[in-house]
Amino acid sequence: MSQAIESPYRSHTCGQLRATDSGRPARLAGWVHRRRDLGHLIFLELRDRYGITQVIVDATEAPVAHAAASRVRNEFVLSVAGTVAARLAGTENVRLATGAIELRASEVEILSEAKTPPFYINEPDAPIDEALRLRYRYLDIRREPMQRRLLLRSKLVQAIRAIHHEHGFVEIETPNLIRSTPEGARDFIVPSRLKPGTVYALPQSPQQLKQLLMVGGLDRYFQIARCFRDEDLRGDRQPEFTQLDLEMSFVDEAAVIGFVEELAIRVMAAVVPDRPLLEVPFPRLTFHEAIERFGSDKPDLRFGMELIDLAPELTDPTGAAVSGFRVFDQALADGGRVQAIVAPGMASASRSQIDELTELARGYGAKGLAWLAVEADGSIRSPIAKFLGAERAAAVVARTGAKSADLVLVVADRPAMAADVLGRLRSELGSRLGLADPDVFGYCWITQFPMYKWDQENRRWDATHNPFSGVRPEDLDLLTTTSGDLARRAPDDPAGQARALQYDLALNGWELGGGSIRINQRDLLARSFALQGQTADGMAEKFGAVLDAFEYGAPPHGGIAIGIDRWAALLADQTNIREVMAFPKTQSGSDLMLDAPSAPEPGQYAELGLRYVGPART
RNA sequence: GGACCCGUGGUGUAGCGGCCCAACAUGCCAGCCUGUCACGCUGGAGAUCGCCGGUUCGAAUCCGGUCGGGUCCGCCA
Repeated sequence: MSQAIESPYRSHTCGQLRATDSGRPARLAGWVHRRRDLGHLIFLELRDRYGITQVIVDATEAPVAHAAASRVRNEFVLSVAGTVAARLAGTENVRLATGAIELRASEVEILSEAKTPPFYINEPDAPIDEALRLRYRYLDIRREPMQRRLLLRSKLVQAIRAIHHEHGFVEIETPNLIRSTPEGARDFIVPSRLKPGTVYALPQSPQQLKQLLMVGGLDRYFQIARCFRDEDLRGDRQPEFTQLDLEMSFVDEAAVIGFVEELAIRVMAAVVPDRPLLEVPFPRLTFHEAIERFGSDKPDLRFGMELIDLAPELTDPTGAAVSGFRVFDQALADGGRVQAIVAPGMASASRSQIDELTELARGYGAKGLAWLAVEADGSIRSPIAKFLGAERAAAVVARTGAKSADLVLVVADRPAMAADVLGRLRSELGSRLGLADPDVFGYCWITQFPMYKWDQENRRWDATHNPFSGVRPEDLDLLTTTSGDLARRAPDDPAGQARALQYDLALNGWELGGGSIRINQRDLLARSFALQGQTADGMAEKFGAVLDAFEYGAPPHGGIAIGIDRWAALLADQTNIREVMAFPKTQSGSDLMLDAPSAPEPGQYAELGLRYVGPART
């Protein structure tokens, strides 16, 4: 415990007493971790979040206390008074921090009885059905692993706050009842009682509000902000989650990246001081480079297995595809790519194992998966060798750098698909083969994202990140269409080449966060919005406040948002953010403890002017 | 919206057509025990196998549906 707070129930915590305290009176409070009843002698292990201390209750020394201790069961809450005593020689417990002493009880007070819990609280490694843990989350939280993770998260947030305040950031809360904002995800909606027929939306992020704070002159803002998105859930996605949201004025991309990198490094030192960082300063990859080398915009840099372009071995000097394997030649002729990764040691994979990889690749959108296995004697086994010919097959393998016992996996497809499929395979195989050092944290920055991606259906350029993202100064001239008319957009417009002042922070293959330098000039914003197919009226409706604000002196500004849940999960070596959230929801969005969501009370609909017309509720 | 996996005493698992009104471990209850530390010993209670329907002489076991949980794809920054 840091600063002692006076308590009638305890003088010390259960993790505090040491041999040097021997002979002193003490009173402890906590839960009964375990009880060992030897008849006239009862041992109780008393637990609180600070540790465990053994209490000894002797029938001859303290008959009343002994009678009480006889009634005690696991998870009863006690306050025990007694004398700290060094344990008898040979009976010390080296596995407990307090194992050199025990509390010889003079008084055992039962503060609260407890039913037998639905799962083991005193065995941290016992497997428990997650639904059960969620239903009794308060008991799950009583378990050591959850306490450790929630403490880690608390430390993380504490370090983040301290570093921001040190740098003069202003911590500001933005509202949760706002107007629907046109971001990618579906909004959660809250009906308004005072204005029937209208709704608030819960924020997907405080994006517009923080930009308005910059116009408000606050200069450096941050918030540990709750965000809401009504989309399907995953292990790393909850309907409500927490972001570190920050924004700065009068900064460029380097300034934001520089600050956040310092933040991350210092957070690591504060929260996981013994864990190594892969590389400092964090590597910076352009989006193009990340896709080219790793097939991902959030690559795990802890292992290699980079994508290899096979085109040089499959084409003649004029660039014509001549591999002899129709699938490859066709892909190349159509402007696609043939790329490979090398799975080390997987040449001995069985046919069914390779079939399984093929299914995986198909699931990611590939048409198929070609492979070449390098046998122990260096010979090549491959279903496509007969098309390529021995010489070309050998050249392909040589280009990949595959050694004996390695398996070369090849995907031929349009460029984005080939990279994506191989990137996912790389990630999957990296984890199956245990290629990444689990102890290491590998941060990296991804920069120079494309400003837009083409939306064929609506014939417009959608912002890849955020409609306010700025363009790199050298690409300013590209914010146009081939026709010159921003209303007549086409997939080969120069706009498709424009790169944004946008940056993502990735950690061990997870996207931790992303941000950008925003456009603060109205004319440029209007231009970007026009490319995004937004009409003047539509702009005013969706972004009215920000557009108005920009008429009154908007400083250049930019920022970032970082997923706190993901960050905490990674630091706690978890792949599931539920493990670092006190009260998470299931994949179907229900809270098993509170039994939410639930049908409204009768009258609530009427008050809101609503009527339920959906299918019958179960 | 889709694919796959799981659902058996309180808990974790086994059983996968009749030998099962279901086994093991642990927990629980009772008794005994003065140095235990996952205390030990003795005895006991506890599940109609998520739910509904079907196939069969016979279903925990096979089939269909449904509910709940998870992983993934779509979706989502």
